[in-house]
Amino acid sequence: MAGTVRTHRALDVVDLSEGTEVTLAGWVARSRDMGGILFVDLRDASGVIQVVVDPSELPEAEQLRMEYCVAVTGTVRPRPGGTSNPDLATGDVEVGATGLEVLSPSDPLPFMVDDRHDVDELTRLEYRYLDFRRPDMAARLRARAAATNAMRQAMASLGFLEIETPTLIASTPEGARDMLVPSRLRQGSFYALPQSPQIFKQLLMVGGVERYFQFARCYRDEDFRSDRQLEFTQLDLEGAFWDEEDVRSAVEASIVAATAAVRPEASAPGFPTLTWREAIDRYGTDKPDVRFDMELTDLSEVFEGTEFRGFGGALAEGGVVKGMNAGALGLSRSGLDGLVERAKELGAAGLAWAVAEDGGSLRSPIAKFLSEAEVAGVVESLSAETDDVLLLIAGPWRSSSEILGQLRVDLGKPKGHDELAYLWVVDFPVFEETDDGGLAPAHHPFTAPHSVEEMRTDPVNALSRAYDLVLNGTELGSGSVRIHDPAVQAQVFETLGISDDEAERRFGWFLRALRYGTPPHAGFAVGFDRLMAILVGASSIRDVIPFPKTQRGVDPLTGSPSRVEEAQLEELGLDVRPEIKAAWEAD
RNA sequence: GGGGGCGUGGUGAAGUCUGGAGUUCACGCCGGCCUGUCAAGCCGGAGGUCGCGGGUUCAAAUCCCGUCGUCCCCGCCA
Repeated sequence: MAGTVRTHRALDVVDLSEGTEVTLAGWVARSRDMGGILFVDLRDASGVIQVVVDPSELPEAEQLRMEYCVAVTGTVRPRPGGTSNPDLATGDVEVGATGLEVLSPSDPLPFMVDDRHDVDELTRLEYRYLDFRRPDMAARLRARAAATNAMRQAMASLGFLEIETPTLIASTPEGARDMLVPSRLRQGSFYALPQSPQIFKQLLMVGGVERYFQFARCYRDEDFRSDRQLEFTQLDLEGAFWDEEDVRSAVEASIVAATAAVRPEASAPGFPTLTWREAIDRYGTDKPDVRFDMELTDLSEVFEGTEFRGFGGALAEGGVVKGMNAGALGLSRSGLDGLVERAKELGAAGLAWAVAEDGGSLRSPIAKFLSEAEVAGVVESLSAETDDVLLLIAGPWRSSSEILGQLRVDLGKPKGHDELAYLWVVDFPVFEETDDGGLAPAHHPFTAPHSVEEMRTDPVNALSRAYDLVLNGTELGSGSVRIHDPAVQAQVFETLGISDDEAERRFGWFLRALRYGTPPHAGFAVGFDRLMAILVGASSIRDVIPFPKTQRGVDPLTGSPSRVEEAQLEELGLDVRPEIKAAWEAD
């Protein structure tokens, strides 16, 4: 790493023999002026080394301030007895300075460049370049690069070709809102930024690539969350002549590589599999956090023929009674009622709580409605021990399970990310029920169903060959076996309610491509930012995205998005609506 | 679109509930002292439109209304 400006990096000094002349360059992390001797902690990308200055020889050292960028010439020497610093990788050595050059001074800092002080995130983003100098963020940048590398190597060693796809593409109305880019050469027309490279990677399969991958930047113009940004990165992959099992093993290889690169101390992860139905049934979500148990139990049999109308009514309508043992939470009456409120917020008609007492009885607002056998059945089914809080809900299978599942996460989710629990969820339904009771496709229309026939005759129960990867309760990515037969694709469009005309107009070119000997193919996309956030223990993907945006879509550092010159708009054949301009004037 | 938290010298926090002088703590900044520190220490100093606007009040960082910013959640994310 030697260069013309410096001969060594800070960390290299450890391996040099006493008396070696070095020139180092970096930033002043700290300087401690003792009067007759002055210590400078010099930081570069490799680490920190202590430089010792005699101010009578180098008086300019007294002018050094935090984060000045400096070059130091000096001699390597062991630290005098008793002055080693075990907290520093270079703590046994130091550099006695013979020369000092300020390469660039620093203004007083807007915040401390260390991990000891919490700093408001907006300020960090405004000065992101200083944020990168903090050890946490520097480590996250390195971790991200290490993971990218590891995954790239894993894919390459499996014979995948890294191929780029365009970022200026045609808009499609499905899915998320598109980010649009106006065309100058064809005024009034717009490119869209890709929500994923989906169609292009399928075209690569038609093109005989057989194994494709890419770190793809994707864009979805929807509201922000701690795990969602307008632009984000996916490890996107697709292969031909393979199926779901092969896809999963390739994804696992890349995930194992990334995990090993970022979390070398973690044991190699396993990848258990649940069907979608099992996941909802046992965990009340299609992205279960399996780091903890607290599974849901079906109590419908216990309440068969119950006198309690709250439960009996639900069962009579084909619903279920489900329960969960939340353990000894030690909640007060108002705390327990708070859970009921929370359940109602989540859309439950009601929630019953019960606290197990000595002798197998239950303390609960509904206890008086339950028979002895029902109480015993609940206690037994939920393995309730004294003081355990039991939550019971009755209603349709899916929504009841999901409400309990949300409470399960509220009450049981472990803090921190030390444990890594990966999980496949397979056999998603083709359709999801909408609020008004209709059916809407759960995936993009190129996803292969297990059976087109079933899609037609029993759409509610039809399963698709789609699968998700879950980590610690976060959806890391999804994939599917694609449709490669144009006839099947046409049938699926029809079943999804896309007419022949519409399909031809919007996807005609794609359907044509499928008619030229398309191989069976399948693929996946890993949400790389989410993976990194969990691997490094960050609570938001903003901490692993170098230059993220705030919830309002603003970059506080550069000020994007920004207004543009009238002339730029004219070239594009655009104008800003008068009421928007009027609002600008009012500013 | 909806619900909630937060906004106080450059930074982070306390003060707000229960109105009474811009008060306090830590870091940073400026000046001074100091030859083995490493979150150095000691002494002194500067630095504020309590996000913004309006209202209530003798009096507002504090109460009320609005607004902006930020974060979390619901909706949204095929």
